[in-house]
Amino acid sequence: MALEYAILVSLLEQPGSGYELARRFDRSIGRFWTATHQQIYRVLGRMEADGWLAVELTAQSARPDKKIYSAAEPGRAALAAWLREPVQPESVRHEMAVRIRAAAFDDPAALIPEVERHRTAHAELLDRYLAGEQRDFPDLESLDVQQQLQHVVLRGGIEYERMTLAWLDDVLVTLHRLSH
Amino acid sequence: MALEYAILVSLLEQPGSGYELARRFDRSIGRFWTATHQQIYRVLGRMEADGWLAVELTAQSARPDKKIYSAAEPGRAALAAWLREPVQPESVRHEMAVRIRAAAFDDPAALIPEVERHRTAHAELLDRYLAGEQRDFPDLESLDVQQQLQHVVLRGGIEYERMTLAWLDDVLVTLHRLSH
DNA sequence: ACTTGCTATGCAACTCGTTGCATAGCAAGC
DNA sequence: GCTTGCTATGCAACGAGTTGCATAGCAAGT
Repeated sequence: MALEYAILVSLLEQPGSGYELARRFDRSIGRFWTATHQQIYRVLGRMEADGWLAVELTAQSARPDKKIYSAAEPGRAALAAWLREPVQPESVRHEMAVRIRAAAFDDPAALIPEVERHRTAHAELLDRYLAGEQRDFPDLESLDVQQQLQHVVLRGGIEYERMTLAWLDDVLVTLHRLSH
Repeated sequence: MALEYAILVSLLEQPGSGYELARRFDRSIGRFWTATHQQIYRVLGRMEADGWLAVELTAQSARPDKKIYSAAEPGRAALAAWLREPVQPESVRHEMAVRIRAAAFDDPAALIPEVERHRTAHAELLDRYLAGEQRDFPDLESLDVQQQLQHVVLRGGIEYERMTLAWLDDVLVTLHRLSH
């Protein structure tokens, strides 16, 4: 399971509460790892019990206490050990690919609106990546180690979106051709 | 859940037993949807109970009976209905991206062997895709609807692997630079 | 002779992940 | 005044997916 490690990375980059982590997983981290707030709270509890995290309670007027988590030494050690483990092959789940093959047994044209909506979503994501790159990495000559690694991951996201957009155009051409 | 629909597509393309389906999910279908034989048997049982599948029992000497499944009309109708549902945003899990950002808090050079192994695996997958394309689609001018849709999905897989290889090269250059 | 591997299905136990709901006050818009 | 939305955490129930094991004979390699 890699959610623990995704959380550790996020807390090493910047300590925060469960709620803040959940928002990060909806934004930057969510680009390569998604999780609901439920899962995050549960895993945070387990990691705290295992001594991977340090917690600082912040009392707030008229609100539940805010628990600010940060990575403790055993957590950092666990992360270093994980980095040396072999990467297991990703388990692929490409719903759009299943739908395209499914279209052969229905009307291929019926799929076009969904593919177009999908394309729009990916185009918007690419725009957000490019805007984020401008904002977070304005001067590529003066990046520290952490930023350089963040940037190479972001470049991967950008190339993935470009590739996906080109493929979805290919899919749309194919579907239109089949609808004569 | 899309495993039902991935199974339906596979059975519409070619009826088969649970065991055969499991092997297909390790090969061609596995390129965009993975599942263990356990999950396949369980979901097949549910689909059969729901009347989505037709079953033909084949007695075999000295082996358990082979159950040959094929898609029944209610299954086909369910697939058509699913095709018209909105695609929900994919839940992304890119372990390598988490590892790369994690490397900032450890030794970036320690990650290089794993990235190289990962790169080799993707290069082999690309080779298999290209060989499969030659084998299954030798004459691109004479493909029926089903083959054209299978081919556009395969083209997506090929482009994904090419993009991934280029990105992993970028990652390796970055990691080597950080290890001076 | 012995092990390994393939065909073929399935149970049991577990972990991972999602969905629905609950609390609770504050701020902003209508 | 009323709804909507945000901050902040969490329980309970469910569904998805994995891991380990079991059966059982046949074929092929060592």
